Amino acid sequence: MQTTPIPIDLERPLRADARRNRERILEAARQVFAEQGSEAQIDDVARQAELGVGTIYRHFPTKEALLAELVRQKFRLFAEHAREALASDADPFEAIAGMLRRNAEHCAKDAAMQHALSGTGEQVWSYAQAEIDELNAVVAELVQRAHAAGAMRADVTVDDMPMLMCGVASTMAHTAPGFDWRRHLELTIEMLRPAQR
Amino acid sequence: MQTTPIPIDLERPLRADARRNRERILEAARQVFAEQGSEAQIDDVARQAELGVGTIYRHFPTKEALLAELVRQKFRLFAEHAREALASDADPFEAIAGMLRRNAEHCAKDAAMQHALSGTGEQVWSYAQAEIDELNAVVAELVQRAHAAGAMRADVTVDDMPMLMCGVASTMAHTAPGFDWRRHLELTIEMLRPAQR
Amino acid sequence: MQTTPIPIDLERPLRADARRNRERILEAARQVFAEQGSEAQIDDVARQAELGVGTIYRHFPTKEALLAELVRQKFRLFAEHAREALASDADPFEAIAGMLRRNAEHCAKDAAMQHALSGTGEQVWSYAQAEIDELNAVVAELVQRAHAAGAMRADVTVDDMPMLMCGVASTMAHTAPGFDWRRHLELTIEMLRPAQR
Amino acid sequence: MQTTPIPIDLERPLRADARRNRERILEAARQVFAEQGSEAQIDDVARQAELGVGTIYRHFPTKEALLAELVRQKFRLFAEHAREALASDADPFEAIAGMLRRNAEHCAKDAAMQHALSGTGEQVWSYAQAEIDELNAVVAELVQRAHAAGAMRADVTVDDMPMLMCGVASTMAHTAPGFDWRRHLELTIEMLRPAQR
DNA sequence: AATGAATGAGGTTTCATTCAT
DNA sequence: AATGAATGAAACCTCATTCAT
Repeated sequence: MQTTPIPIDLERPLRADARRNRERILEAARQVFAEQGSEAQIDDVARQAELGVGTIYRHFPTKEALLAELVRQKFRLFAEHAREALASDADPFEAIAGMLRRNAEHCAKDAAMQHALSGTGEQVWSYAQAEIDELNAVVAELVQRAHAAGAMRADVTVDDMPMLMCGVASTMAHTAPGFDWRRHLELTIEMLRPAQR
Repeated sequence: MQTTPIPIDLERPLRADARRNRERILEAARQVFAEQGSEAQIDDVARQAELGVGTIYRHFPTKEALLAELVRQKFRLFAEHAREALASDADPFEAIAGMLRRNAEHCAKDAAMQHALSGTGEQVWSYAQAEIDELNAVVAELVQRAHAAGAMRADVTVDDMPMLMCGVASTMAHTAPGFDWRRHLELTIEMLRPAQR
Repeated sequence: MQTTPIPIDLERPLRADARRNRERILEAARQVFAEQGSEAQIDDVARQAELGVGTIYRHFPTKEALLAELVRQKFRLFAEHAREALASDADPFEAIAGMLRRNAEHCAKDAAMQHALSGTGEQVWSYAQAEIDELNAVVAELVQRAHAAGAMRADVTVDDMPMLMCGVASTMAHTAPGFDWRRHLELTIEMLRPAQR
Repeated sequence: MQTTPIPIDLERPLRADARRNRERILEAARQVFAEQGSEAQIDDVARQAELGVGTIYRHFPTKEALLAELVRQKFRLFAEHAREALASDADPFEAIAGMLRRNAEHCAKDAAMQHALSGTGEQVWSYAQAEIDELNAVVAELVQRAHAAGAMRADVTVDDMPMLMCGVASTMAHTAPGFDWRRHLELTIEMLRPAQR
């Protein structure tokens, strides 16, 4: 069942062309923000989408809101992956690790969206609250299952996961020497393993 | 022994009043950036320092350079802490953990400087390269000592440290629910422990 | 037949209001620069045009570019005058003299545009290269005709004309006592007459 | 007999070191303005002179005044040349032509001082009024002599000379193709020849 | 007298957002 | 509904001039 998205726009059905434009905008935004970081200009997004700025503002009241929608979609996808992990019959720990890897891989493609995430994106998060809750709910089950199987460090909770993953994302945003997000992720996963007797 | 700072300004001795103003500027910058993030305006820094904008530009050719100096000082301090850790006779692992805690604590006071770090601060880093190298050199010794004592995960290297700590710093920059940098730090320290037999 | 303007702006058709504003900007710029010299501020131009600064920057990427367009228009007009002189059936020398007087008269109305011309306007000229070439082409015909008729000093060439006229323009820009551009112009015209046998 | 310079500074005798500094400043100003045009900064002049800005302001109340003094010196030199022309026993017309060539040659070395002259230098002129008067007085004699000998166009007056020469100077300031101040000067000298019967 | 640090009004330009077409 | 021109509040930075040392 679809959660009610909270802010931007009552999910009333859009006319076909409007829906198409909305997609174009989001796709363009993904590209442009990925290339130029979250400081890219709305005009650039418009140009990429081959639409007028006005059209963007019809769909998203604010640049912030556009960014937020991108984040929301990301979380929706993450929740999807989490659900698949829950459905799979893999080892409980590996289910989690696999999901984290898939999600991180997705983030990495969108590196500059990470700029938005792993930094100033303050309020952007609250826009996506519903999706985050949804994601957390599923992850909670995954964690619980792993704990029950003794397959995960006992003192780690669901709430730690977003924080840890944002840390990994922040590594993606850096180009400093020695920064390698895959390594950061693997170290993180190792840490999640149960402390041996 | 003082490290030779590399870039911005040949460390020619400044007139007494100039030196005092330089300090005021840095202090004001710390405050203002901490409050408003790295997007605060130079004018605000000037107002806070009770100096004209021109004075700031005399000391730092660019907003970027001002930020960079702040970062540089931070790294200098970190190196100091690392040296103290090396000098202490604590358990090799605890020496490292303690140093990380001290450094993190310092970062946290300067949260918005983290905005600079845990994000777009691209080139700011290169300004501080000398200090970073200095820091790394000391940390390398700490790590080596811990490895020798079998007190640290064998495959962790010095190069991992900045990456991991930036992750922690990114948590400081977030206000999302469940984000707690101290917890993030402790989990990160766990990552460094030797893999149990 | 209209010459193809080269630089600033692909002559794509502008929306009616945009075209109107473009005109307002140019008109305002003419006035303001005439009053205050080429150091007048863009803000003043905007105020005079009753438009926002941003609008000016949409039409002209730079103050320099705005100045340049003014110059370009001037040269276009000069070429027009030259063409009319060529078409007229006046005495070949008088055709030239008349054209010079018309052009000078026009410059004089725009005295501070002369500041731009008779001075630092370095690169502004290159923006208007196409128009200048056009002008020179027509003047070349006028000069050739006059030479053929023995009505003009033999060693004067087309290339001398801009230089001489800029000299006259520089007189317009001065307010020193004894400076009278009309007199400067007439002396110049006299000099162009054929050296008598 | 030395004319009393009017404005800047009562020509009270300066202490030896002060006089030396004054010279250094003027020399530095000549160089710097020649290189960078009259928009060079006072700080650059100071650096070139190896003096503090404050010292410059002790000698010249204003950037404008510094420029003005340079102009004044130039006119003093021109008057010198004019006096030499008067003293020479050359043909009356050639005496004038020769003087103009010498003066122009001097201007050309100081091209960017021409920016000051052949343009916005408005009030700079009045600072040098005394020297200009001095120059004009001598040139008046030269002209009178040439007129008496029928060697110069009858309707040309002393007052025309600065105007015409400024025109030539404006050519020096331009880099446009076809602009050649020596040619401009020769054509200008032609303007002065008596109208042929 | 000399110094050079400080000043701060003002200059150009950018860009999120509004609004006439 | 779509367009893109217009807006104008900032933002950053410069530089002639003043003034404490």
